[in-house]
Amino acid sequence: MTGDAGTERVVRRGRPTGDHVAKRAELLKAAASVIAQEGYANASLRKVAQRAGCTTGAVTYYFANKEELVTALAESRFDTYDAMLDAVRGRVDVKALFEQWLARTADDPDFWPVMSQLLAHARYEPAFAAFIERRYARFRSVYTSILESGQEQGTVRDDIPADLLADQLAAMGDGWMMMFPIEPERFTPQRVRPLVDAAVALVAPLPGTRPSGRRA
Amino acid sequence: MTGDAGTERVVRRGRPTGDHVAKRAELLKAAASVIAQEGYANASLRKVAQRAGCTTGAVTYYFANKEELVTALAESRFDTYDAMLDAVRGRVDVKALFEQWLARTADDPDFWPVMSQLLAHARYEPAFAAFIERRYARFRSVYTSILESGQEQGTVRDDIPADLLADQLAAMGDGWMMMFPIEPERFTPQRVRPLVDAAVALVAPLPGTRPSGRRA
Amino acid sequence: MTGDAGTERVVRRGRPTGDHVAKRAELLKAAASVIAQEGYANASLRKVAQRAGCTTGAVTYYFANKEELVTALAESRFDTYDAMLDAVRGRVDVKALFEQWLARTADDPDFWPVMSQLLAHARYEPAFAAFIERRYARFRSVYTSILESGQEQGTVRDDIPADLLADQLAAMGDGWMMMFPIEPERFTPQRVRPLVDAAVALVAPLPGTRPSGRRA
Amino acid sequence: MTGDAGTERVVRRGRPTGDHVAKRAELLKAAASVIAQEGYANASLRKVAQRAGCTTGAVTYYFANKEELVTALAESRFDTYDAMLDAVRGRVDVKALFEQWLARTADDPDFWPVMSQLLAHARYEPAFAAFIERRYARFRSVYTSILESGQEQGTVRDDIPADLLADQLAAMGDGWMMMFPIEPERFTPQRVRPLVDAAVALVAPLPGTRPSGRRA
DNA sequence: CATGAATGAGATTTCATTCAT
DNA sequence: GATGAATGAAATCTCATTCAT
Repeated sequence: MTGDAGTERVVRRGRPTGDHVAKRAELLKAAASVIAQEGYANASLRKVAQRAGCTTGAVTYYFANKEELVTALAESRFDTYDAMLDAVRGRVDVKALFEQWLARTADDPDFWPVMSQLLAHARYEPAFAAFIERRYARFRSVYTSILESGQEQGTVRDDIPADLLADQLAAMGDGWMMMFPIEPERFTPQRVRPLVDAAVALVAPLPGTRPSGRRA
Repeated sequence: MTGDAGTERVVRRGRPTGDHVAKRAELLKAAASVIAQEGYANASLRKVAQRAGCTTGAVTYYFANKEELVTALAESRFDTYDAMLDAVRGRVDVKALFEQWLARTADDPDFWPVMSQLLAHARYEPAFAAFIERRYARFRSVYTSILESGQEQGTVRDDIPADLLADQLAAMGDGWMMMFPIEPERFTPQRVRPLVDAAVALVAPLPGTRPSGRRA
Repeated sequence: MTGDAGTERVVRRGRPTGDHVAKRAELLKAAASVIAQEGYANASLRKVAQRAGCTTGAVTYYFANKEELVTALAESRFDTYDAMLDAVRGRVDVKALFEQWLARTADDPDFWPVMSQLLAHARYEPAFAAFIERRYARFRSVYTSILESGQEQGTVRDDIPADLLADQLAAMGDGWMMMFPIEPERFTPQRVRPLVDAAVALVAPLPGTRPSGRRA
Repeated sequence: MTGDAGTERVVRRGRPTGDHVAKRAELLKAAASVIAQEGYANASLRKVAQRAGCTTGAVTYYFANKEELVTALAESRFDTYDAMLDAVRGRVDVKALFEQWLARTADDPDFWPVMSQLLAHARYEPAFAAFIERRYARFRSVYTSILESGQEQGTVRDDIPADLLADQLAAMGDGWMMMFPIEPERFTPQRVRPLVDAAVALVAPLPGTRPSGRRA
């Protein structure tokens, strides 16, 4: 979480850290914008500073180094994603899950492009890989529990274990995330709707099977 | 450093019996290895040269610039993938498709990591994006025709149009490709088998439906 | 080498009381000196940095790139030349014009060599050509107006239109500028005086003509 | 002269050196074309080889190094100019002198641009400067003798020593040569004619003076 | 003879980082 | 606390030159 970094810093007496936190958030937004537009490999602290309208000194003042900036960015993104999952966790609804995904795209068109850039580099950023793995495992467990509930209620096919289904759906999401920036025209709302419907159909209960049955 | 290389081996100038094509292939292999190990963002011509045991000058002798090197690499990778698809195109067999995918991994563990790095940067490499789009469309059309044949033969569910199914499977493949380098332990053979089986089950014909029917 | 510089003087990082404008001027001076001594084709940012006693990084901090540096240099030179022309514009005196030219040489022996190098490359520096053309047109118009006034006052021959005379004098100036660095011994003060006198004689009124007459 | 280099080489027994000489001439033509189009500073042996349709090896085979190539180019250009002067040396005709100049432009539009690039760099090419100085002195002496004859015949003003007049005319020629590539639109035939006429007028005998008189 | 592969130095440029002010 | 000047390393690319074939 971004908060951790804040507690590691020297605690400023009395004065609210609001400014500090706000400035960091501002820089993270600039960083996301740069990564989305130019790609991770072409992103630099200079460009982030320029986009945020401040000097390079400011960036390295608020973030010890590039790694910290990128990690903080990833953290904030995963926090957003977490919050999004919380919203659907209670409802046992696969379709709602996908629609949350799409809602993110509408809110912030950079969200998935940035995520995919961060993920692509996760492996090569040591401070990064472990943390992403941990977060990802959580997502999958949320997916799994939603699908499990669905199986119990008979709204999800139960011939495939929920954790494998979760893996499949997560992979599909990752695949879309990856291709969306490359072929945006394949992901217009009217093309996405049938894709979502098809995904829902894939995990729907099989017609001939008894809805009451758990996977044998 | 090129200096180091000089002390390690006899410096050979002049004109060896150069096989232009072979040397290019050698350099592409080195480039793939660097990208797989260090990531696209950290790959440099220097490192490629070092890995290939030559100077950066030699690299730029064979490839006018970095872009050309990377594009040639992408092309060779897509050619490999194409050949792989040709092998399964005739056989109407979804499982074989997945298994080809896995076979690639066994042959050349760098194959999918490199592919995912290239894809992640496709958007930001203008010379690249169009070409990848074209190739990708071909893959999907092969997937689609395999699935269509499967639907005709009753071995693939026909409640979802073949092109949408193809999109789903392609996205799943992309998602795995992306996560494989990050969490390799999730993709051990014993974990992959059930994943493949589950994917095959997802597209299997629905039990209650008449196998003869085409999608209405 | 930057390393040498490091051992010669204390390495100063951080933020000195920098005067941006002054530092740029300093670098421009260094650039002029390098160009005068080594020629445009052999001038490099490295050499400029060395001459200015800083690293190439510092140079590119003050000038985005080589083109910007060279253009700024040309601009400052043309500004100097402009100021010089302003000093003679009011006085209707062809001889004073030439003498200003010589004064520049005495002030700054690099002035004309640098100018000629810049001009020689103007054509091949796109950011440059247009700007030089514009400035040059101004010079010729100043020459023309001086000569026109001279013709009105009867101190300049009026059988040749002032603008053609201006062109001739400008070309002579350019020719001298070009040859001065190549054969400096032909441009010693004692050789230059008769040259100037001869040039003045060339544009002097023709003896037999009525001084009152304008060109017909 | 280019011939000198040919005699320095090992004399090939029996076989005519025509090929060798022709190949060198071909490369010189390519070099001239590259310099005219890209400027001296951007010219490289590679580009020369490319333009000549051969390999870099060929260039360095026919010319020991870059300096030799450039010097040979300058020599051939000055030879051409010499031949041109020979054509007017006999005729005591200032106008013919200028028209030869223009004829060169029509024959080979690159002639003066290349000359000006070579001259601009003469100073910084040690093997070059002395040789250009020598050649230039010859040109001026030809000019001087033409003007002297003109003074004797009363077709050239004799209030200014012929050698100074020659210097002025040479400088004007250099100035035009320098500006021609930069502002070609100022040197269209219809603009050049009045310029030439004006130059002729400048050196014409003064109206009131006795044509018989030599300079006092 | 002539080629063209390869070198090694150097040019331009970018960049994360440092640190005096 | 915050800035921005400056560094130094590295990256891409260009180039004249060398030399085995």
